[in-house]
Amino acid sequence: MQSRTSRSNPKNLKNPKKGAAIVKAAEHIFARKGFQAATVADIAKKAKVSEATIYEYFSSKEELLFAIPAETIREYQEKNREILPYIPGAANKLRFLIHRHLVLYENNPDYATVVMLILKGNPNFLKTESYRIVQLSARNYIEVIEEGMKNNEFSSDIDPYLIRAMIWGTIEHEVTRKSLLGKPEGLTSLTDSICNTIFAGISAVQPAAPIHVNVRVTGGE
Amino acid sequence: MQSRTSRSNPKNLKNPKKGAAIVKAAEHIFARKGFQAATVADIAKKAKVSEATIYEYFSSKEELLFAIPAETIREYQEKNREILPYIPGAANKLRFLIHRHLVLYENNPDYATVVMLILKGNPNFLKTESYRIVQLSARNYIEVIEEGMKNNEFSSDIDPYLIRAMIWGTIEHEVTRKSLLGKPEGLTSLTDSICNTIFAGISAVQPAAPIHVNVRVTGGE
Amino acid sequence: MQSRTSRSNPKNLKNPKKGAAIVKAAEHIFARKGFQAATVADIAKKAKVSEATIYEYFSSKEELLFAIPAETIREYQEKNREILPYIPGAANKLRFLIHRHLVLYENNPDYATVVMLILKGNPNFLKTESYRIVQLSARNYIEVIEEGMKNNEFSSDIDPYLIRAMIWGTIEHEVTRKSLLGKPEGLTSLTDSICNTIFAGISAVQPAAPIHVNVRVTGGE
Amino acid sequence: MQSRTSRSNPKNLKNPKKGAAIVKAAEHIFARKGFQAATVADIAKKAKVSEATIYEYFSSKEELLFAIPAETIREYQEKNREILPYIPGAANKLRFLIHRHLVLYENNPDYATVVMLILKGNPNFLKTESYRIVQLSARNYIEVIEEGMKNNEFSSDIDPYLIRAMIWGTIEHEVTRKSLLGKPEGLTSLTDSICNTIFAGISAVQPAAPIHVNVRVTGGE
DNA sequence: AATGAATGAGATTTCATTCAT
DNA sequence: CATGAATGAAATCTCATTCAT
Repeated sequence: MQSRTSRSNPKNLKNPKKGAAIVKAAEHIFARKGFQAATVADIAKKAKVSEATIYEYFSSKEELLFAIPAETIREYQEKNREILPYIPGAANKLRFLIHRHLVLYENNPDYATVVMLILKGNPNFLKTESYRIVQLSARNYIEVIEEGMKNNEFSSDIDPYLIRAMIWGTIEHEVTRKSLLGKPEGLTSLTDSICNTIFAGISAVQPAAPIHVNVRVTGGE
Repeated sequence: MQSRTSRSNPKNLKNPKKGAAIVKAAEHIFARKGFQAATVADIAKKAKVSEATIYEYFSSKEELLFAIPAETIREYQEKNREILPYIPGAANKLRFLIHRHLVLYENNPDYATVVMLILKGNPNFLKTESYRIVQLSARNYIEVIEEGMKNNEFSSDIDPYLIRAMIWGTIEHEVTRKSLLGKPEGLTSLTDSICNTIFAGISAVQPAAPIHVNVRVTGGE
Repeated sequence: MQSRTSRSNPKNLKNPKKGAAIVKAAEHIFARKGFQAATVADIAKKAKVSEATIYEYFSSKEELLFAIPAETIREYQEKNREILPYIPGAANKLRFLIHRHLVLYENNPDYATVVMLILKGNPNFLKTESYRIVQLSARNYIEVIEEGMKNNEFSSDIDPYLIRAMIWGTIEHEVTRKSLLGKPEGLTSLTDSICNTIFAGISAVQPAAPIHVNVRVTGGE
Repeated sequence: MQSRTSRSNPKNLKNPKKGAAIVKAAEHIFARKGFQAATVADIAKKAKVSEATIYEYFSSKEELLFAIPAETIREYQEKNREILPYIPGAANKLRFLIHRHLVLYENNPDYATVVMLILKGNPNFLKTESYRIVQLSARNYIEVIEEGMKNNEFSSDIDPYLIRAMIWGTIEHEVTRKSLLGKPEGLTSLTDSICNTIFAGISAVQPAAPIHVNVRVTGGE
């Protein structure tokens, strides 16, 4: 409704440090209790501020939820865009993206839990600025895959969108499993397996065994 | 000594028809509003029963949520176990499982939405009988993949669990996208693309067309 | 927002007795504490129901406030319309209306306080069904005054709306004073004074003594 | 030992201009939103000061409310006392008071709204210095009416307090109507009608029709 | 003198759930 | 078996107010 000057723009964080602390506390609490079960009081206590202060910084509990990925995802995407050009070859680039993706979640387990168990199921997240960055990040994948198709690293009759869906689906599946069940222990170690499978498929006709040489030399005397 | 059997065991549905109607109504409402925003009153109205009646059949709102997949998943799994033996070859079996998986969600969009957006994020779902059946269904995949490894349809150095994770991840990713964004239009049509990629990988050097060099040097007699 | 069947129509009082008890309690509390300072908890306690029950009957605190005059004003107006035809003469009718008006407030001091100190200042009250009845009641006055103008009981160059405003203003002024200051002790006893003044004015040249005959008999010489 | 004079005595306005601006802003906001719905933040924004500054000038929101009539009512009353002696006749004086009363509200519609819809219903207002001046102003009326009774302009059997109540009630009724409904358009134009009715009543037997018969009988011869 | 920032203190309102009929 | 009615139990969010700078 009508809001005070000081309260009208939650982005105008008076004290960014405090804002970040609140977000961190929220991440922690949400990851453990889920969105509904977590109370603003819980978060306030964890962040060592009053509940009212939280509402000075975020206009609602849901906005606070959506603030969790904002910074993380931005940094992640920026760094990706920065490094990507220096990596030669589409396959290498793809491997890089997958690795970064897994590192992101492995290094931030609370973040991973919040994203996988809470944010992914919230349709309102789609209206979020953070989601827009997720889309940019998805775009990276498409560009890399298309690059690979152009330069003949990848087959030209694949669908980049499906490939990306498979990679993301795999990653999210594993991260979700880890959030819920604690397995697998390490996420980044999946990079190679995922890449290998995506690159080579699972069929037994190994690309490595193509050379059938039957030499029968029947000699002279 | 509980006064009423029905109170103690909500599964002893007095009137299974009505129980099913409630579950169906819940599926509909949960899919549209989400778990929290949906009220028991909403569901009661949709099911044309009183709120109190819902509690005769289900002991809590969450139990009602967990009842949604129960019947569906059981039928699904039973039918899978029934048909699977008649399908020759691991690749064919795998294709069958993926297709069935996608059909399940394509034919039940509300169910799909509830599972993808609500159940997947609820850790309590893991304690559920329905989840146990999900695990059985997952077991199918493993068995089929291992069968393929044994009979040399699939490479012997793959990790069946990772392969399954990739397949499920892909499917869930697409189903979730469809629940949230309405895209892709059809799910079952993904079967072939997924299978092809999983089987053959994406590398340009097709495993099917490697270098077949057949040199037969036949000497003179 | 979306409401349960049982909660959708607050007029469908499940238990009219209880509804009335809540209204009575609200009248009592509002009269003593004012609208804001009164809490729904106060009212619930006084009415011996839970706060939630109040919200089963009335959708908001303000709706509860507006429910206070509803029954009272309706009865009042109905009885007026019923009796009015039996009273001969516009002046008598007017006196009757004024008396009834004062009796209403005198017999219901809490009601009077709520109306004078709370409802009168609430613009939303104007949108209320009760207010519509207030308007009907106001209409009575106009009709009676116009009747008096027609049959020459009242001067034909008065403005019925102003007269009504004067009468209501006077009554409300006195009732408000009584609510705030406890004075005057009795309200109904004002009937005659008000009527007399309205009828005859305050000028010293009494209308009742119009014939001034000055006979001066001056004798001869 | 209070640290700051200004804290202890909010009347010691550091900057009277700013104090007045705050009061004006408050009048504006309160008139539009009502007391509760208006926030100190709203007022601060309108007055272009910070919320904290408002508390430098007024110790509470309610004190700020009560400050609204203070200056206005004082000026009003002083001017009345000043002019009154120069007006000949009680009826003329009364007409003057009524006219001034109406002018006050007509020229200050926000003020009128605040007084009629907010202050009148607030029992705490009675403890206010402003209210004391209102009482003085009321005293004027009594004095004038009693003067009229003494010098036979007014009937000697009227009750001055009732007459004043009628006049004030009428005025307040009309001003309230204007605040709420926007009607009547002009207030001051009511002066004559009110005076006429109060002076002459509404009965058809006009006091203006007395029969002055001067009979002079002159004796014979 | 002025204010940005922080918060204490509640109040309304919502529902899941219970129970008597 | 079904349900109308009642409520316990919170949780979010709002603001007036304070205080350190």
